[in-house]
Amino acid sequence: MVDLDRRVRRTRRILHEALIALILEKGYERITVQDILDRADVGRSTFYSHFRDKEALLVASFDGLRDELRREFDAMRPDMPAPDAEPAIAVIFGHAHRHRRVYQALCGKRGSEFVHGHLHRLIAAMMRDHLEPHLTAADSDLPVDVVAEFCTSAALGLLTWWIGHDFPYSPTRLAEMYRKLAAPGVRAALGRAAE
Amino acid sequence: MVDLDRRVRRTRRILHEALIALILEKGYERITVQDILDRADVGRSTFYSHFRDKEALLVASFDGLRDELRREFDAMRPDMPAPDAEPAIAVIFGHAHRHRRVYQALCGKRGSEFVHGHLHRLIAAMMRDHLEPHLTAADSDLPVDVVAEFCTSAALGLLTWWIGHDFPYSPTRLAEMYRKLAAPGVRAALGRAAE
DNA sequence: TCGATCCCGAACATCGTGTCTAGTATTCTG
DNA sequence: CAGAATACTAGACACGATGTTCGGGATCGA
Repeated sequence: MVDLDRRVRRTRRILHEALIALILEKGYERITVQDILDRADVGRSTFYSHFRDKEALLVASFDGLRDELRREFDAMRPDMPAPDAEPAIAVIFGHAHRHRRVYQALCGKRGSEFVHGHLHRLIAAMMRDHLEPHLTAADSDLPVDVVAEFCTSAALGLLTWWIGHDFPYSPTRLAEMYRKLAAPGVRAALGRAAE
Repeated sequence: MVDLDRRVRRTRRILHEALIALILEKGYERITVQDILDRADVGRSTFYSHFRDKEALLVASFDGLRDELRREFDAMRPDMPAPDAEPAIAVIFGHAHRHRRVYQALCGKRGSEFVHGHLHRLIAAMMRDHLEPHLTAADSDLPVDVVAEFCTSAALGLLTWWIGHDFPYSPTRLAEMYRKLAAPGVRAALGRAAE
């Protein structure tokens, strides 16, 4: 599976591109396998020899992005002092901006609930790990899960809004707005006065 | 349409109940019309004489809840002084708690993206209308849309998390947590120091 | 009891899915 | 270059779900 034939890689790439294009045109739900086949000019049996179904293709498309995002997280992980996880969120916004087209397809309004869910879980887990030590240290009365869910939903909400409105601000500006809105609440949850 | 036959009302009610039960069991997407028919013990043609398709039934189920929620909003609208819209969010949480089962089906993990979207739009519009005067008065550097989206996503995120975890806190406690997390940021956006 | 309205069951055409088979093109290897 | 291995193609197929239609039976109001 590692040393794939060049043809295989080409076919898969063509299928991914067809999927992205079609999602942008008519939304994931309304796409049929036949649509993908026609667009990619690939035979039916070829498709099913690569992917179990439409969703498997989506997952594969998403996996690439997700792994790249994870690597960017890990590269930054060691030094994230702020209690609000703004740097991490900034990474996501930057990543989304660099892959505008794909994000627009996968995470936009026409994307699938599946991708939203996975991205949500990914960020939420990261957020929880990050917040946990801070909150226990400060002996907060707010449960970690609630704070993490709050920050995650807010960040992802901004992200999808941003995507849906065609990226009206720069990634750093959006991250700054996120920080302005989220940080005071998180600090308050830590029991400290706002700086 | 207003003066419906008793039988008609009964049939529709049975269909709604079957839908809710089935969503809780296997999730909206995986339900087939035949499933609903079997569960409700209703004929195929009867179903299609009432609803265009599966989604129309879902919409009808959601509409009732939505109207009720809107009325509760309007009843409270006149006096909402706080810049954060915490009272309105508390109304939602209370409403969800009173209709646990239905919310669990429609807004939970097994619900449909459709309902999420509509609820999101509903809250976002409310939030925007509420925030607009405050933000322009304070001459904030944050756009209304961004702040509204932030608050809406955070509130809905907490809501679905809460539903998905079987309502671990009281509605008022959850609303209080929301306020603690959201209010400082909104106040900061208004340029005032946190109190 | 009559007529209107609603509901039922069954049949039907249509569409999308996923499988399979036989055959063609490309690449790798000796 | 010959032959094997590996991708891909085209088409047919069974299956399941959708939404429509129709004749007949049940239930209600007058």
